[in-house]
Amino acid sequence: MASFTNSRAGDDRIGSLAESTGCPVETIRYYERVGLVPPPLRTQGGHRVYGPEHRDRLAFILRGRELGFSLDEIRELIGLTEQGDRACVTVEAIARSHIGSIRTRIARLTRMLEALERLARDCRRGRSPSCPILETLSAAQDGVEPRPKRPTRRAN
Amino acid sequence: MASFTNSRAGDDRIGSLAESTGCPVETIRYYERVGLVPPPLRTQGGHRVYGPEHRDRLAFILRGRELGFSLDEIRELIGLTEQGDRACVTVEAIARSHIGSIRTRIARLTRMLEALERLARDCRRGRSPSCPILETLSAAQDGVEPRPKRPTRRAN
DNA sequence: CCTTGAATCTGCAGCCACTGCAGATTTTAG
DNA sequence: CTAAAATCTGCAGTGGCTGCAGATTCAAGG
Repeated sequence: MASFTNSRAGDDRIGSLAESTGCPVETIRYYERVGLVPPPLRTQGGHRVYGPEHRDRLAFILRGRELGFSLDEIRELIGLTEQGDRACVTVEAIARSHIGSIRTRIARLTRMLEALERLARDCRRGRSPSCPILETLSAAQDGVEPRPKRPTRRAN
Repeated sequence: MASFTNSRAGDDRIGSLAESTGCPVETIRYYERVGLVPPPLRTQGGHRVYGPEHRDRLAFILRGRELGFSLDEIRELIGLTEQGDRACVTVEAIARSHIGSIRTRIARLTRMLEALERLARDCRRGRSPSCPILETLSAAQDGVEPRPKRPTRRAN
């Protein structure tokens, strides 16, 4: 039940903000530390008191995370919201580049998945004399093709 | 050209091992530090000298990583190879659980991708008065459903 | 033999996005 | 007023590397 307190209505302690947004308390504090959520007011004892603006900001961050944006990308998006809305082009650029990286990750995972499923199927059939998975991992094939000077790094 | 040295043939310094396997030098040392690659012999000056057994072990690890196994899983798989091959069932269990987690990750990424593509499409069409991506992120929907006591954590 | 430059050594800090803990303090319910 | 719950700060740890500084060693050329 909403009881009356001496704070304004809609103000939250960190616990209730956490509960209602689904974001852990520690993470909220972390977002404040890294400058994504502005520092809220405090009680005399030092407890944080959040207003609607904080709640909105946190929600923004969480939705961004759900879409897979990094905290840096989210920071950038926040910046754009704050400086007028003609930045749609920039936003789209960020989104498109993010889409690209998601596609890459999916492709990579799909390759892994296919390889593993093949191996697991062979396991099940018992076609191999010993374990085909270990065989594959131990197989003395030629090494991977040598790495280029600038090592190609890929996100897993 | 293979020139003769006073080391046994097939022995490698860390640099040539790195080049031929495609695994960065620092990563090889890291694998040694965490106990995945056994400590090699050393020259009098302290430089590492690798034999074929190290090369094989490293290759095993790299193939495992290509299949997306964690270093802990790889450690476990190494343990299994070392204690006879009747462990195929265990191997399959590890692989299957890994397959599950890959499927989950793909599903999650696919959801993100679809949502983002929809938004980016709207951007392009210019259907919205302001930027639909920022709109979505800022939208004052109801909060996420409250988190359960034991917070559901998901790998991104 | 000596010099030079490349390779390697150790140790430690940083990356991302949190997560968890200890120990102190504040708030709230009864 | 007390006891329990919530919150505070600060710091360390996660995984899997990656990068740097500064010292040392190695291999080739003169």
